[in-house]
Amino acid sequence: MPEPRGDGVRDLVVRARREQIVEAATRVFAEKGFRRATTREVARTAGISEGTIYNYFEDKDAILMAILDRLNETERRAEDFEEGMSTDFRGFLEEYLRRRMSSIWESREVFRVVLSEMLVNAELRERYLRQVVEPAMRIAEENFRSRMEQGEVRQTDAPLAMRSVAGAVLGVLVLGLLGDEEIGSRSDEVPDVLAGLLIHGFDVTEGGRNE
Amino acid sequence: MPEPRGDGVRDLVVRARREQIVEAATRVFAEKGFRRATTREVARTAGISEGTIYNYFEDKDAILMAILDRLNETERRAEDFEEGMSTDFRGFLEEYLRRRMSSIWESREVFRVVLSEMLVNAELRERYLRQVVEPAMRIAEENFRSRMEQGEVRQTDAPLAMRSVAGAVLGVLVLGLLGDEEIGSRSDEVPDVLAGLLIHGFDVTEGGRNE
Amino acid sequence: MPEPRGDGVRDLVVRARREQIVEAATRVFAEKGFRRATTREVARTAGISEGTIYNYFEDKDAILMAILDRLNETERRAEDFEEGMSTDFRGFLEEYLRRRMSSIWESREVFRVVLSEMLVNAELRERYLRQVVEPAMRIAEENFRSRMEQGEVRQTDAPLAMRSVAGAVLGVLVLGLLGDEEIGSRSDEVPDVLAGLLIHGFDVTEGGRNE
Amino acid sequence: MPEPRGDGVRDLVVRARREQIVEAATRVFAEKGFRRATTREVARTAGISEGTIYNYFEDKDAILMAILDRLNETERRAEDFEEGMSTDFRGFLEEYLRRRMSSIWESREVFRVVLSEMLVNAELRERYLRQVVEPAMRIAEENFRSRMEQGEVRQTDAPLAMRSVAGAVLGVLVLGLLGDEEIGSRSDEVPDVLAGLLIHGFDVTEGGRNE
DNA sequence: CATGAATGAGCCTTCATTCAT
DNA sequence: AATGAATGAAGGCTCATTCAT
Repeated sequence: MPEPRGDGVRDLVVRARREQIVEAATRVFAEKGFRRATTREVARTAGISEGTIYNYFEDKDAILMAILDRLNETERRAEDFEEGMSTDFRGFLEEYLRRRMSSIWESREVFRVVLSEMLVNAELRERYLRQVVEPAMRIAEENFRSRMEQGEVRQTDAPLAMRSVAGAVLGVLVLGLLGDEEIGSRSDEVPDVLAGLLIHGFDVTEGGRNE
Repeated sequence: MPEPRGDGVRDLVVRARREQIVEAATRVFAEKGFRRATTREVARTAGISEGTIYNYFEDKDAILMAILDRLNETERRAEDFEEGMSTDFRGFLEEYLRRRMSSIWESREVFRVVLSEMLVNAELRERYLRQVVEPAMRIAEENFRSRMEQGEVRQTDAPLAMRSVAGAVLGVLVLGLLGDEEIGSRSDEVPDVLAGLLIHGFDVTEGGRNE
Repeated sequence: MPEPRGDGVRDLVVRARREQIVEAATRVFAEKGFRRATTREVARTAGISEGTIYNYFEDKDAILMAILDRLNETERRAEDFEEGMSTDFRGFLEEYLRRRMSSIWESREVFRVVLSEMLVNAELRERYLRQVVEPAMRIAEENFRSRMEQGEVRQTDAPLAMRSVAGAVLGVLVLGLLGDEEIGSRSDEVPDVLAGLLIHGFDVTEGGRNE
Repeated sequence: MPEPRGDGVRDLVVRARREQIVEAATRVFAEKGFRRATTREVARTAGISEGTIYNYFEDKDAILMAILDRLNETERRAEDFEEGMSTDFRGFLEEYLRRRMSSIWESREVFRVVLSEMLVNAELRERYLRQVVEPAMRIAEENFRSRMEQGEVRQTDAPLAMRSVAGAVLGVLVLGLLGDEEIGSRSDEVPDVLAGLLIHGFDVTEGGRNE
């Protein structure tokens, strides 16, 4: 449904330019951190001039927001997958951990910057919380509660259990970002070990014999 | 023959001043982030002049390091507890999670600053990794391996399992720092839920019947 | 095919700006001394903003180096003259002193700044020594030695004699810079008096009769 | 004639303290240059506290003035010697150059700082000019004029000739301060070469045969 | 008088942002 | 719409000077 007047084309160009800037900013921020990175270097990396950035973004912070939004899209898309997934909890969890962790790990350097900034920037934090964390938690809780009712999983405090899982994912990744070599070098094994732990726990029980 | 102004007194004064500055810096850094925060505001918050800061710290980075060291002390003190602990794994884990999480949660604002900066500052990261993470991991692995040998816990990949636990602790706290209200308002319940999860897992097994 | 804004034009603009800054810096440094002078005042004197300075110079030191280089150019240009000069020693010396002294005296304020800082800044000193003093001395010695061999001048210690001449030139100029009014008001007569002295000395001899 | 009340003693103590500070400042300034040197280091070198300096000197500049005055005293005392000296001009000049140059060369590091600062500090410059240069020039001119009248030296422009001699002395020393190795390593030979040059000049004349 | 911790003005430098071209 | 030179508000840090002890 192409609009009359070249607005459609313009929009496309604008979106492309924004993408180009966000792309460059992502690289630069990842390497230097948000505060240490300069708009000059973002411009140089994007192959444009400094002034041009300000034709597409209000200010430097807005670029970071755009990066966050882009990250959010990725994450939301990932979640879409999960919904239509195997009804077997164990398979579901394994798949979820694998997808989610590898997805974040791949863009870990962006994640590093965004997380770092989020921790000390209330606006960014709020945005992430409302756009990503809370919706994801709601869906997860709902999903989990129905499984509890069906006796598929043990009875627990659903909200905190969900936080525990999300936290475990997040935390292991953060450990990796902090330089833990074990995680860094064996990142593809991590989801399965974590899944095993979350399914069976540490306890010596008969539940473990099938593993 | 006590000195007219014993070095002891001076030392005390110096330590008090440093503490005062670290205290103020923690507050300011937590609110604005390390790089956004200004020495001027740290000084104002501490109720001293900007120049005075530099009588007690080499530079702004050194204040951050002092904050990190303070955190390390807290963490090391927490670790002392672990050593002489119950030989029962479940009790041990519960106790460990409770102590560790509440300890960090209490100084969560310091933790927020340090983590934020660590993610993006290689030197700080290295320091934390070598001084805190790695020693803790080594002790934990050793402890855990001996329990595995004694059949007290399930056989798993010890290094990654330890990272999973540490990650879960870390990640839940980070979620809290990001503003998750569930964790924020029920922080004292979190360790037990997490412990339960790590002991028994989600699975419906006979292992769960004793719970 | 001339470029839309040829690099040539840009280069010209850049050179003009640098010149403008060096010009202003010379004035300010001469009045206050290098370290007492502020970049703020240099900027104000140049009629630009402080930040602009740093678009053209690495730092404050680089401005001083540019001033030194400018002086060197002046001096090197002066040396060019010497080469194709009269073979008669007396004429040569007179011409040399006249040119050299008036050349330095004209840019005496630059010289004031550079000398002042050089006395106290080893790096600058080294640079000047290697780039200006030593090459000049070598040429002068060589020239002088061949004249000695040809019996054109008295036998003396060539290296120290050259230093004496160079020193005399330098010293008289420094006296002028220190405010000596005689030198200040009769600067054009100085070279000839000095030349006469260096040719004939103070002694009452027959050598003086041809004067 | 000791005064009643301990004022005499006090004066002595005060003078000693001032001397102690000037001594230390001389060392520190010589090493770092006036602006680069800090009062803290002067105090430490003098073995006193920073505050004490301000009981004896108005400010940092005043210390430099005191150094200059001390240098002037030395120079004036040296000049006293000259007056009652051999009436033979050649001997007089040789003696003068030797004394004057070695005297300055010995305290060359102070001289370096004072000269450096004088070049860009009008007050200091004025002081030196009035207290040292001008009186010395007047005496020298007078002395020289009478010798000219007696036919002992060639007729020349007395004021500029005196400036030439003073300049030669000053300039050779400055060349040495700038790092010229020839002067640095043969500083004791310099006065005689310079004297020879000033007496006989470069010309090949019979005047040179007696040398 | 001596001390030295505290001060705060002011320095050099950076960098996000603007705007004339 | 693109440019990039110019801007100027801060920022971290230094250091001469003061003053309570």
